[in-house]
Amino acid sequence: MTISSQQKKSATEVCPHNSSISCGNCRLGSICLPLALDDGDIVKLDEIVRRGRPLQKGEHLYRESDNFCSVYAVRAGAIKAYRITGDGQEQVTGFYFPGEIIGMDGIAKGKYACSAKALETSAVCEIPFHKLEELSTLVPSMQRHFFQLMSQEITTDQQLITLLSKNSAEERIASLLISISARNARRKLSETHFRLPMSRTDIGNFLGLTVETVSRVISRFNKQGLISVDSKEVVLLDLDGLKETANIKTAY
Amino acid sequence: MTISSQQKKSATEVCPHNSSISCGNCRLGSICLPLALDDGDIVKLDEIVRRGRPLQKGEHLYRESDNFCSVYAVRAGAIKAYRITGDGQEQVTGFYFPGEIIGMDGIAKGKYACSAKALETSAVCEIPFHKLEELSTLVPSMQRHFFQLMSQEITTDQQLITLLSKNSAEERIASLLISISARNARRKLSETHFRLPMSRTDIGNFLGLTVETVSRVISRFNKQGLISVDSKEVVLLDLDGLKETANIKTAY
DNA sequence: TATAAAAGTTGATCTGAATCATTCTTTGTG
DNA sequence: CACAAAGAATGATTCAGATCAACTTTTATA
Repeated sequence: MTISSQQKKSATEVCPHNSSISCGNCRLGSICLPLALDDGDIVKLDEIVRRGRPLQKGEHLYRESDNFCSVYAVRAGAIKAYRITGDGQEQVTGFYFPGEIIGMDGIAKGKYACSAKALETSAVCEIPFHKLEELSTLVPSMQRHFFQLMSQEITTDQQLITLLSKNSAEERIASLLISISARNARRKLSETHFRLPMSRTDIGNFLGLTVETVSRVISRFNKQGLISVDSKEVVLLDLDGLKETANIKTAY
Repeated sequence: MTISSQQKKSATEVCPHNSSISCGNCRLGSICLPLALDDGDIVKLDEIVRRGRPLQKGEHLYRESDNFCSVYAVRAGAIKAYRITGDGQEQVTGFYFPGEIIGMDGIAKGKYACSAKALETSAVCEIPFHKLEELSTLVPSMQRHFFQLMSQEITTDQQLITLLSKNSAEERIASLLISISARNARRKLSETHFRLPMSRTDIGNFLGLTVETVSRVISRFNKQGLISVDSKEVVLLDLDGLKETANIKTAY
């Protein structure tokens, strides 16, 4: 038996309507690329989107310095982006959830600047970039939307810069929890009950903290009644208190 | 006398060929927007670029939450981008030198996410975004180049994230010096002798350090013979040693 | 050119998070 | 199911950089 029952279950969850997936009927349409398009243009988008097989946990979508060909929309699961620093350490640069676009860092140099790895069984829609460029010249709203997506990534990164530069360990971790909560809400999922797809090490790595600090702060939040944690399952018991602890303008 | 002789001098330096500036004859053409265009298309770009009066030191180009209309190419001087955090602190998100584009963070929400302020007498070329969008649908190489510029900003931000997350005060400051040096080289200026247009406070703010730490590290580099500092004038005496101290893959 | 204000330097002390060390828990595999 | 390996929690100690404080230099303005 090479595929466990758990993996089988995940695979079916990942492709719920395998025979008839399209951007037009995707339940993420309202937050993903089709957001900007009218029905006719969604058909054009559908023609260029490729829906590959699911990625197993730990599998790479692409690696740093691979030739850049496509950007990807996460359809299910969670992807982490990371790069290897000069002295061989890993730096997590982002976590990507369904409806979010990954890979735009590759456009500048024609090579991906980060690696992208599945944190759990995931599915992505591949959007070949040269096709997206063509479509963008034909459909101004598509061009506009893609400019906006890239700009959004810039502001998200700048918020992370601020977080790393100015905020304490507690503020950083509270901010991350609020961010995940807000992104769940956007997908019409619970903003208080969710599973963290990434390890404590990944969290620390993303937030510029050690695992030990992450662990300690999460334990403290737990004791203070801000959250309730059971391994990777989290319940945000006091979202307002958490926002106060985060002490930031907006959840990034 | 409201305009000092020094300011007069700066103003003429800033607009050396005031009567006939165009993207076609701009000496920054090889690193700025025209980079992507052939002669015919440069004329089209020229038609949409607006060259305003110079900005005095301390003047704002735009402010956080102003309506987004344009991106700007720095033509002379230096601009800093910053945002105000939830608790009223300033966070410097970038320094922009001639040939670099600022303001792309405003595209996502239709409002600038940062403020932009002149660090010294500066000149910028205003590129109204809706015109740039039109031109991009007509000239695919323009669209491509602008996608690349935004992608470049994303990777630059991610390098800063890594720097803030993983590197010591010495490594951060060495990296900034190397970055400025490399950007000078791109503009055919000295990569070893230059003037820092920003204050020590701005440097610290950008790098997630206090002024005191910046001052101490710069003094230390000076004592070690890596650099020679006289107030804002810097000479990189040992660029290789500095790169070793920076301990990063590439100068960002 | 005088003078106040802003910017920068340097030292002493403190502290939040890193590091080191150990134990406990979860997860995946034969 | 058992057992190894990876992940997570917690305590003790250390340290890089923050904070606080005093002083010097530079810059701007009258």
